[in-house]
Amino acid sequence: MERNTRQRDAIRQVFAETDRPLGPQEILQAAQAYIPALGIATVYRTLKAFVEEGWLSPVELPGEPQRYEMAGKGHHHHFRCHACDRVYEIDGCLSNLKRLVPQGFQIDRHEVVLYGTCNTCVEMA
Amino acid sequence: MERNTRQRDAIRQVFAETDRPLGPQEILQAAQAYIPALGIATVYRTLKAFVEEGWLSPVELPGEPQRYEMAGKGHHHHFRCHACDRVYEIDGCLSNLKRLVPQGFQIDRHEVVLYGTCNTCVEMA
DNA sequence: ATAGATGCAAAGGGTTTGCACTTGA
DNA sequence: TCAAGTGCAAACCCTTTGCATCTAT
Repeated sequence: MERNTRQRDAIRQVFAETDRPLGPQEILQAAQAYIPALGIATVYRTLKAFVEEGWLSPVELPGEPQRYEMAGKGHHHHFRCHACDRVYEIDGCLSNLKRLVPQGFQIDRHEVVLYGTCNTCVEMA
Repeated sequence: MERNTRQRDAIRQVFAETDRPLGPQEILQAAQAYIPALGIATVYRTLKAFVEEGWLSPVELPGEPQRYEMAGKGHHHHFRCHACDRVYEIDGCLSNLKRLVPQGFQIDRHEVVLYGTCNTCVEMA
């Protein structure tokens, strides 16, 4: 990434306004508030560039399109609400992961995804 | 699922021979040893039917096509070796998941995926 | 006989790419 | 100026679906 364009500013702005992982379509819709003619291809290209630049981190949930969040948040996991489809960040982690793996296995990293209903959707039910 | 066809027998046979989660393409290739003309659409339809029937369970790993394993194994998670790409089953689970989520969130289920090097690949390194 | 299952090919949905036009430096 | 960036549309990949044919019961 070398130039500062209105499109990239708009996408940065969307992440600055929203504190949860976003997918390409969500980003497109939010950023079109600033740049109505913004195209989905630009969103994909910009996301890839931001990840390479280290400003965004990919968030991969099983069986779903990739999402992105601002990098540098430290170790955390995610909660997905299956009522509103939003993904929330969950601070904290589980300690005794190592005891799960068999002898001789080495763990580099882990992912934990919690599924359920978020507080907003619980209240509406 | 109501009929027993050669195609379905072949797919069942593939799972009986292999003790790790398999994806549609892996299943197609392995089952074509028995039914060369087997089509990918039949694989997808049969997998879906086996899941509904309760004979298979889907295994979703972040950022990868869905895999399937034989059902009835009890609660467990998965370990993915990034040297050989195999996925292993990990028995046991983590307690205290509930303490991670904020007030008012309800957890229905969770996924844990461990990434690292399996014992076979550790020895080869 | 006949409804369920199959195979092919076409259609979908999400992501990537080619190319001419636009724009930031 | 002029290469990086953009928008559109076509291309891709994986998965699903329509439909004529086949087959297990």
